[in-house]
Amino acid sequence: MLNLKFIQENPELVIEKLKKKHFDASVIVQQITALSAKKNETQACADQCKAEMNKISKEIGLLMRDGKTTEADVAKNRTAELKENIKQLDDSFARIDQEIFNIQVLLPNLPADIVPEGRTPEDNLVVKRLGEIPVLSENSVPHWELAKKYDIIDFELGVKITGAGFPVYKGKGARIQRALISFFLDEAREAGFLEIQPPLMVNEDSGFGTGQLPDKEGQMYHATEDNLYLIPTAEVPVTNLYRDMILEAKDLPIKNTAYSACFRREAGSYGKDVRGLNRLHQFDKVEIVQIAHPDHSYELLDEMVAHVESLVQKLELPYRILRLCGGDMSFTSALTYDFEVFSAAQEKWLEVSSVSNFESFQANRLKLRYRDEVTKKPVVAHTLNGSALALPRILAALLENNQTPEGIRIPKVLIPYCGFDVID
RNA sequence: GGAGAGAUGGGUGAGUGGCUGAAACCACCGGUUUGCUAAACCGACGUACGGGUCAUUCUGUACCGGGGGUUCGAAUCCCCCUCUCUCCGCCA
Repeated sequence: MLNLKFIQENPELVIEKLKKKHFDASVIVQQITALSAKKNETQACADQCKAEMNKISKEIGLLMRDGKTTEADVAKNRTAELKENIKQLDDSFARIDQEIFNIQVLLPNLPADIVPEGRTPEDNLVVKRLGEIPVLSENSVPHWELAKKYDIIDFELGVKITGAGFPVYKGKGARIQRALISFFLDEAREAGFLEIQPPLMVNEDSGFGTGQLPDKEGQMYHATEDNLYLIPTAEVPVTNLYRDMILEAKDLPIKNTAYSACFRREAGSYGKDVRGLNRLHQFDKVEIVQIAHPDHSYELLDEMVAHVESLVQKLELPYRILRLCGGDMSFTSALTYDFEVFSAAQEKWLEVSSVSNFESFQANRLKLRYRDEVTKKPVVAHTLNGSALALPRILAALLENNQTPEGIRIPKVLIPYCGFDVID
């Protein structure tokens, strides 16, 4: 959510910057400006009435104490009209406030200046591409066939016990999952992130704080009986740890990492893009989250990108880093880098990580602030997060790219975690 | 699932209708003292929104879990909701 004062003071800037996201903000900004003026006016009137009311009430108290009941009664009569005014002003204030909020949350975050122009994924800027794309033998196959061949992932069994998109990992398949999680967490810890093990379900307030609610309600599984939501990413519980907080400037940046299962309803997707591990309702991910001082958030974003890059490098996967264009960015992000690894058997790039700076967009909702060391005033912090990494597509690429007639080779860095060096 | 208790500022915790935005203590911050640390003493110490000087300041309003009500006036009384804790039951 953009800051209201900022919109009021910089209406043209907001409209101009959102053009890059192909969002026409002119009407909303105009409405907000008009409503805000009305809101301030209403508040000024209401406050004045209330001040008068408070004054009279105090006088009545004094009169009553002195036993001057008749004078007190006279004073009481004066309050009736005031009371009615206050009620009306408060009502219209609340109504305007709600109206502003309702349209304020429709505005996406402003893209950073270096965000490329563009509409579609094709317009994303490839900022780096590294690693050899392996040349596979004639009879190489996509990962869902490998999964079956070596009996390490059973999609049908998942369908039986739960439904499509809930795979069952077996034997070395289960062990490599566990290995990847441990590897990612260890790497994050060594990079300075504090490991968190968060709840997998969150309440409504948390869903609101990170922006899943109220709009994207359909993307989360909802346990209606208890009104709890299954988390779509560890970002939700971890970022919400700091909701409604005023942190000390010296405690920034806060760096957290968490492994969690992630649950996504992702209704309406179909086709070969969702085959196998490409898109799931439940998957595993290690997330990294930072709460940052605004002056440093972009340096920290670069650090996070470097961290994710080191992971894909250690896994020996060919990868590329994209700076997302305005049209392909998420609603909440100011700058996003996507990581894609090349899946040799499917012959396409698979997104495995998305690293973003949200600036103060999330923190505004979360009421997440820090105390400025000079002014001693609370200032909204910046939040960042990234996948480091999401497992399924990494696993898909590992299986496909490392397949040989003798079996699937495990990257060196994972062998100590797996306890085996080949899947055969 | 059953029964009871509770929700106050960063923390502990007082406060049953008016001088309480809130005692006291602790923590944090500034200062004095001190060879340093500690101790002691003094002071400051919530957030949000609005108004004026728009730089330091000044000022109004709201907020004691959330919502509604009673009253001239509510942290305090009434109603509803949410959450937490304790005991019992069940259970990894």
